Amino acid sequence: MQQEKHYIDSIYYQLEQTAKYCKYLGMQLFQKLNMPVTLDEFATLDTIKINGEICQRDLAKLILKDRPSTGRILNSLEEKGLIARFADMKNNRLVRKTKITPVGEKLLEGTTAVLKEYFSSLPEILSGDKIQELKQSIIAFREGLEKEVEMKI
Amino acid sequence: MQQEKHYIDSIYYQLEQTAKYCKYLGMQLFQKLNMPVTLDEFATLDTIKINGEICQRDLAKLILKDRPSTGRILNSLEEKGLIARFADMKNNRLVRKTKITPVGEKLLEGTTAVLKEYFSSLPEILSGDKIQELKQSIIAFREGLEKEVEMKI
DNA sequence: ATAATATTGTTGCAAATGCAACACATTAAT
DNA sequence: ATTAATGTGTTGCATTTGCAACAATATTAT
Repeated sequence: MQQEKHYIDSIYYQLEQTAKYCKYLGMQLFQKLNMPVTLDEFATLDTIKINGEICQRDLAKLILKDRPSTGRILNSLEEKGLIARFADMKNNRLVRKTKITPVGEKLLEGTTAVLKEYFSSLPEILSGDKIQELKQSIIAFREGLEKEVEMKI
Repeated sequence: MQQEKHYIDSIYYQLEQTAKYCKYLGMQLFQKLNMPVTLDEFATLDTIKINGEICQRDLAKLILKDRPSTGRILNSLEEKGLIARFADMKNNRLVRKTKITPVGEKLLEGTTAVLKEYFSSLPEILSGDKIQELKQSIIAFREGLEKEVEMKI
């Protein structure tokens, strides 16, 4: 909403619409390939892999879902044997932490490889340099937004 | 998923997460100011204003919602007197077209002004030039994606 | 010491969402 | 001329989602 006359021309709306395509593309692929996890579960598993042993609420803040939804995703991942939950302390407080299992690691690697191959099979939308630049800008934009938005998670 | 090891570092996931902040920011504002329409309704009204008399399915393709959801939004906008619906022909076929009413125009202008003022009150996240560049890249990326994704609307 | 506040995770319910199926009309196929 | 296929909008339902409330515990205030 800089000099635009219309909200739908703003970067906020354009971002949302573009993200819908991304989500759609990913979910279609996960269904088509009959993946054993959903796209959300996969992203959560990836987040756990990167951030190590992490409590449920901190995870919720990373995947930007509320606590009940995060709990439900973890229930599903646990049932599938991809993560393990254990009690631990954080600031003198009892929390349920989460870590990825060997089975989970295996699935994460395999699925990541499949995704990477699929995306590289798509026609190149923007050049590698352009994509990197775009990604950096988006991350900067997001970090700016984070300061303005109260996410109440 | 170019050279990244992790999906959550990909532009696809980063776009989705950033869009969540945008949506959250907008919805919080609409609630705080007790707007007479929701953010989705506002965006739809804006789309109708720009695209003129348009049938329901074409509108659905623009706002990226399915036909039932689009119909529901239009019902609400119609009840509030912001749009009018009328029967018309398109390719020899009877369709319900939609146009914005004077009341709708007024509300659109007022709300757009409020939004613009609010967004300009935020601390500048990226410079104007950077934002323009980012927006152009996002639109280019989106147009590339559109060719790959079957949206079945 | 008691009460108020804060943190974490879960439960339950209400609202939103998506999707298949339907009704209706038009065009195309055999 | 029937049948099949396509396009449009609506209805109904099942799934998802978000949010408030709760239970349990720890910290802080009065």
